[in-house]
Amino acid sequence: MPRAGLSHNAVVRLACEVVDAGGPRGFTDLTLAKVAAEAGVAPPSLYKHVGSLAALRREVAVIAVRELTAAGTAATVGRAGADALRALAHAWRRYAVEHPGRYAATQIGADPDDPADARLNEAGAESVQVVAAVLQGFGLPEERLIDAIRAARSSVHGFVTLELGGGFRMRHDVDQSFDTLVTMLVAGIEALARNDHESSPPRSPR
Amino acid sequence: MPRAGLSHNAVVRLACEVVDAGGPRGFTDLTLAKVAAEAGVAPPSLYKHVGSLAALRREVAVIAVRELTAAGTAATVGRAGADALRALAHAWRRYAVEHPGRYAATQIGADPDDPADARLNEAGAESVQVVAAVLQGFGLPEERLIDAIRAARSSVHGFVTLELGGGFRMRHDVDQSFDTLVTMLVAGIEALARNDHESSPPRSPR
DNA sequence: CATCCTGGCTAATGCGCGTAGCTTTACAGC
DNA sequence: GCTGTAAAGCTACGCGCATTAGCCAGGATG
Repeated sequence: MPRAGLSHNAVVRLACEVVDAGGPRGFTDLTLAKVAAEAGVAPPSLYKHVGSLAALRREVAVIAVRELTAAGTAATVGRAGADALRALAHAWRRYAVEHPGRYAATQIGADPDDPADARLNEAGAESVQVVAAVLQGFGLPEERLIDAIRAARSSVHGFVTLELGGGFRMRHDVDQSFDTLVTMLVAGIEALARNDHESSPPRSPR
Repeated sequence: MPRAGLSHNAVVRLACEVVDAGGPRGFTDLTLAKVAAEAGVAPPSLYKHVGSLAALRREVAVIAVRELTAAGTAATVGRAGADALRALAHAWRRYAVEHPGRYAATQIGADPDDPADARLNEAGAESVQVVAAVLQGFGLPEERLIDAIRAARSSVHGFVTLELGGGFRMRHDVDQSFDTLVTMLVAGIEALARNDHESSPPRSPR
């Protein structure tokens, strides 16, 4: 009986491959049976390396979120302001398009209070931190920063989700649509920074 | 042996209730067993009224998409331009927040070529048509209209998806963030209508 | 009254997760 | 080199769910 020589990390790596191979549905369709088949091992054997399917999913999610964060930071080093935001948005989408399954993994909802989700929560916070850092450069008032972060995440995430889900049916260049979205986003955040500097204390909405 | 008096529509209605009862995960967690329990019937009996779980899901999705469309049209009657877009966005989000499970159902990807998805495809097209109709009022150039539609859908869909998925952790008013997003969206589309006769937006680097 | 369709049922299959408990491998220590 | 032990595999099993097959009641229709 030859040993497969598995390990915790090896199993997680295989799971990532299975997820990648499954396209946008890859994460939802992730199954211990598939990972076991990939590893050339019987399904129960995986429990020697991983607590459960849910735990494995979490691991994959953590990896995916970290990769997404890394892609974002890599794309924004040495850039600032609109330039950085544009690069971040494109890097984000690029990752999602190249790894649809893993991107889907990042959509998993983590319970802020569940210790099992601690690493995932932390990874998520770091990911948002990248967006926050880029938006810092726009000189937004403190309380608008969060609105801006949410707007940026929403726009890009929504676009990518719809794109991957086949939501864009029209015969029209998707890249161009994304460019337009990013342009709108940048303009919107710049406007937010302008409009809100002046009427900051009294809060008079023009 | 008393009869339950089921019918195709009755089963679908029950499925909708199950989905509603399950919160944001309601659609994913939809199961024939639950519907059968709700109907007071053994699971296999459902097959007399419904082809499969997948088919039932599709039915629920069609209903959800149509309801979303109806909410959008109802909110925009008698309005135009920015006013209409704002109302549409808020109606969209309201539906999602009030029916998280059904909204999740609308995210299902329909195969444009699969005849089984025909009604779902049609419903989706009608839904997009509402957005298109509202954006017509902005006087955008023809080829920018699709970009604008995609941007609007992306922003709002992304926001509610993150909101429902617990993606907004900061202690900051979510309603206000959404207002800000909508304001940015409206401004962005107005800007698109104004300065977009001159040139296309710059292509993204890389 | 006989018939037949309809809508329920039970039984059984297949698949996936997860548990229990056995076996063998690889390595540490002697 | 020998042996003991923990780790890493296995098979067998139980559970829940979808789905198929085939049985049965019961009410409408002739």
